[in-house]
Amino acid sequence: MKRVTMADVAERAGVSKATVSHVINETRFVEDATKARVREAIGSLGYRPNTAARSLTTQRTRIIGLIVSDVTNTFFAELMRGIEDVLVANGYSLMVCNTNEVLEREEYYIDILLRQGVDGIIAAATSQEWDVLNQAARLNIPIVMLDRTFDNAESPYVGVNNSHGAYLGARHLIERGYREIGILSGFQRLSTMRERLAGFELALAEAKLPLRPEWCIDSPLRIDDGKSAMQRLMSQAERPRAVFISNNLLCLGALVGLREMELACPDDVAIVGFDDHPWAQVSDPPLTVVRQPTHAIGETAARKVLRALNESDAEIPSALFNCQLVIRNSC
Amino acid sequence: MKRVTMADVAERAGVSKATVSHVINETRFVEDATKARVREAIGSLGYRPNTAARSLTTQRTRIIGLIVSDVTNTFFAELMRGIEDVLVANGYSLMVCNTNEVLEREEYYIDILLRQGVDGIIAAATSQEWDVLNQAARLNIPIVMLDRTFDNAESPYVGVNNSHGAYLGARHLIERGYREIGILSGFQRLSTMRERLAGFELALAEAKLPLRPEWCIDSPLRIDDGKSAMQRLMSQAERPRAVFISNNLLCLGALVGLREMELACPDDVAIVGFDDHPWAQVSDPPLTVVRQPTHAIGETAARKVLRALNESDAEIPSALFNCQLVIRNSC
DNA sequence: ACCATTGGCAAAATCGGTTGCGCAACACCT
DNA sequence: AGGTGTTGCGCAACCGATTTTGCCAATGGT
Repeated sequence: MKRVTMADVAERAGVSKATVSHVINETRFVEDATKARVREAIGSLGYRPNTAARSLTTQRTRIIGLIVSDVTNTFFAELMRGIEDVLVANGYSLMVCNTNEVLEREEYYIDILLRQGVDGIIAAATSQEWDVLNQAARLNIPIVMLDRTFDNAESPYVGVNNSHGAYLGARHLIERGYREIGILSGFQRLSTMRERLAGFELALAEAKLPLRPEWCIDSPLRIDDGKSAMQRLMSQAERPRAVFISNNLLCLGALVGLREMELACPDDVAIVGFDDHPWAQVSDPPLTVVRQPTHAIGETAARKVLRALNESDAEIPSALFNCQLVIRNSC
Repeated sequence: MKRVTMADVAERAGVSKATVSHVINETRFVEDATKARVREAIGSLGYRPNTAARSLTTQRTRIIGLIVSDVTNTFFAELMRGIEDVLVANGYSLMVCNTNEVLEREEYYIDILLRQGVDGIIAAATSQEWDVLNQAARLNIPIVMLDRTFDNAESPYVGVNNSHGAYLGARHLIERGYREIGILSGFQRLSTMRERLAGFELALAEAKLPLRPEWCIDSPLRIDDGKSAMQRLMSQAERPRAVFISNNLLCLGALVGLREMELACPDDVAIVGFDDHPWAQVSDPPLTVVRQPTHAIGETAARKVLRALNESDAEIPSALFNCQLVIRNSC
């Protein structure tokens, strides 16, 4: 079955390709009668414009690239949904790239996206240098940093006030009377994790509580890492009575680890996690967490790229959302 | 910053565009010296081929479309990762579409994908008529059905042996001594759900246990639906002592519902769910579930589209994986 | 020494759209 | 009647790659 092209439509409608194009895009006036003939031809031939050909001349693909570490993490999946919802409503499509927090993979994907000619990029970047994304910036492709950013980033950023979120979580533990508090602080390469650690430290400092270095455990962000980090923390001679956990996968892993050590939560250790999760309400125990408005964050990020696309000279500001403490029974 | 085109590279290397193209694609012999000059030019100019232009002539985009209901559901996210992993390894990209099980959205997306000129489509379709996907089939675009299929589908299907999986789950309940068993059977529009119900019924029939119609509850597949379905089930005068739940979101919802009614699992009702989930091991209680090999399913589906692409006349067979019963403490 | 191959590359057509330029037909005005 | 606008649309160049065709020079066979 041969593809139907614009020439076929033009011929059937007895007009030129130009007119067909103008009817489709409403880019200049066409008589109603002509318009109707063109539309009829389009319909009966089942014509579908070829996006590749179109973007060759327009230099725009109406595709936005999204870079995240792993959509298997519900947090990113929800961000993605937020983004997708506004993009689709505006006639854009999404190309998703999972980097697994591996730098090479991120660079590889950025290259792919640029070849693909995406109009914009939304990135929860794993790299902490501007170099990688810079390639895109040089090509005048708008970039929005999602969830994380870094010092010399030159693009708007959409995320939450991480330090305040962590502060809320830590203060909650303190208010509940815990004094010996540790933290699974995650991957300090990421701004997000650094900010959360900072907020946590602030809360402790305000309460004049010491942060013992051996109770502050860095690790990658997979479930297994959370498990081993928690077990390392809890197998010390003196162990904390409460732990703040900077990431949802770590938190899940920590729960698994505790279970394996036959330690009870919150009786042996209390927990406050970062990021809510549908399952957190039915876990054992139901988790007290700091929640981010994921869907809204995604929506906002998408709106910002679109805005950068439509008003090319506009200065796009960053957006910081607030976190919310969701109190359940883990402390 | 102007885009670097092939002509720029050709000029700098002192050759024709044709030669540049042939160096890049290795489509004909080029002298080593010439090749080197071209490569140097590509490198120093930072040339990146324009995918749109390329696919205009080749008629291939190296993009595969993926249609699922919602990546926020970890099950689909994992399928997606499996697919992405093999596609990326083969130089393909993925365009993801979330339909929310809404027919119009599915049709809309298929149209988008076809305009985009995707080379193939992997679909966990919500529609149960071949019509929609048929448009793609007519254009000779290979389709692989994922997770679900329907009677007159003309494309290969990759999924699990659902009825056997459900059979395993139900038989496990029976072996544990439960006699009054109900089922949250989900969305009977989907083949997957019908098959699971069938497997469940088979197990009951074998054990000569009756399936009471009022203990078999259909519903959509969101968390809230699971909650209300479970509550409807458990607020009957005579209620089952065990429930098989055909879907992970329903299962989560059911847990929430029980908690709200202050019913204990497994003491008041036992549960076996379908689909495993990282959180299922730390839920209260840890869930006994029928697990699907999600990542492998995704990988297989991707391989099948690629195969259909490369050997255009090959008959691609369907693939059925087996489920595995994961025993924890919910029954 | 001559013709036939072959090797290496350039020229130009092509893919399917978009868009600047300009033409023809008609209305309006003096 | 002739000039001036206006209206509706066609022509053809162009986007950036791929690919067919064909040219020229070098090589090989007799």
